[in-house]
Amino acid sequence: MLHQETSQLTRPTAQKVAAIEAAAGQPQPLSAALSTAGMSIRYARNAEIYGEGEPVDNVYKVVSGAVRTYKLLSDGRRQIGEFHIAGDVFGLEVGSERQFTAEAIADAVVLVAKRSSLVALAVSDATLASELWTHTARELRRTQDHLLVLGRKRAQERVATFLLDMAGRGRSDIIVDLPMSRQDIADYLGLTIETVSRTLTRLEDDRAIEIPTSRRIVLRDKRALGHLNN
Amino acid sequence: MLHQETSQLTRPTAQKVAAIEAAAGQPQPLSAALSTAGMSIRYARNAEIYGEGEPVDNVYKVVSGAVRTYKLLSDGRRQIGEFHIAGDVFGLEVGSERQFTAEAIADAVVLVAKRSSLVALAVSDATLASELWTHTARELRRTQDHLLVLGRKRAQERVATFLLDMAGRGRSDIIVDLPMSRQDIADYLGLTIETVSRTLTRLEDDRAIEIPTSRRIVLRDKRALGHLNN
DNA sequence: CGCAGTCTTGACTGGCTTCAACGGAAGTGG
DNA sequence: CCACTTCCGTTGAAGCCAGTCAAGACTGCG
Repeated sequence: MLHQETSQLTRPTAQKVAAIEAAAGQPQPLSAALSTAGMSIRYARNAEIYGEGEPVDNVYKVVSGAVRTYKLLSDGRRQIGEFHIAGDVFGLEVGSERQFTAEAIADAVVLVAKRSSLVALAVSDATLASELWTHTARELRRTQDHLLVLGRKRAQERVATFLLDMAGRGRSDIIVDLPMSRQDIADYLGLTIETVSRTLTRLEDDRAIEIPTSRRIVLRDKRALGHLNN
Repeated sequence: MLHQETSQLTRPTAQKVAAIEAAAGQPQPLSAALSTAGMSIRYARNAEIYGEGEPVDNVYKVVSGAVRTYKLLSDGRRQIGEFHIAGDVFGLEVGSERQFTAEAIADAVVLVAKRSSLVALAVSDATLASELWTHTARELRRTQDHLLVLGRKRAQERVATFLLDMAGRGRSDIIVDLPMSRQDIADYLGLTIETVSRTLTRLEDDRAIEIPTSRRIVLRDKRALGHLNN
């Protein structure tokens, strides 16, 4: 794995902050705290943001670009736990050690705040405290849903679930622009790159999707996909 | 699925409460709150404790017996998310709807408390508040570890991981007494019952474990299992 | 003792992986 | 701006791990 870490620190401008909050729908204590207390850092594609086993210092929010978190087995098999896109908070952990490695998928700008600052703020701000818990709970829910995907779904169902999920997170719910490679998708879905590719082709042949470019998927028949999604 | 729900309500005796706290190692706010505020309920084997989609009212703690939580696909495929044994708190969710169904694996006694009571207590008890968050975070970590198992490990590795995990939770770290059936293990590990059975036989043939009875596994060579665990 | 549920084992199948080759897009340097 | 290189994605062929189907053994309970 290649870690070409070129980072560049800047104070977030008021303009940026406003844009972020607009993107989040409404100003929230956690987002607000990150925007106020945080620095903005830029990571190059494939740069490591933090590594598994490292101490947990910071909490992050994606401003632009995308981030993957993953675990490795000793022989190199990789399981991606989550993809984080613009607006997502990630790296919020309760323990002292990182459970995942986080890397930028594409060039990414993230806001960074010290976890200790957030926790300190939470003492006097009950809303923030509850939001920290809620964020962890939401992450748990997503992970639990993913368990079902990895444990019991077939390749087609996994890909369909993935596409519908991505559609629900992007700006359009029909056109999905994928920031990640086929290999990333494979490692997220517990498949191989070949199976992901073949499955997408198959879904296109079945008129469920269109693939104008490899990184863009148009959901042509969401009902069919939803049926696969169970 | 059979739901023979025979439940019996009783006030927890001081004796019981003390025993539970002793089992937990040390008195903790969450446990204490459950013990104080909670009722004790008995569920028969296979009885449903709560169902997916139901409103979240209660939080539970296993006194004796064991509990499984799971999701179903429309065609009956089942993914077990977690097994809960004596001392475990379960059913603590942040949202309004249950994400899993919970059932007693064997006859089980659980303490029950209203979530609203706990949350109310947490307002004035910062330790409890932090413990609620920590509990969710710990559950998240276990689920993330399980993701790697389901996404990237082979049958042998899955079973080895499972056995080592169970050994770490029981009273003996060598003798594992399984409260659950092979089918439950299969649905937890994303395998079939036949594969679980065959894999256990294989591990016994390889002198890594012994199977004196089908529900008791003796870990004979933890290093070998650990190697499979990666 | 008989029955039902659970577990094991065998034979075969199949879905996904592995191995391999190729085509195309994107980035780089001359 | 084009040739070169590298990365990425697709497709094909073959193999294998786990699933499916089936039968039988074991266990506990009425």
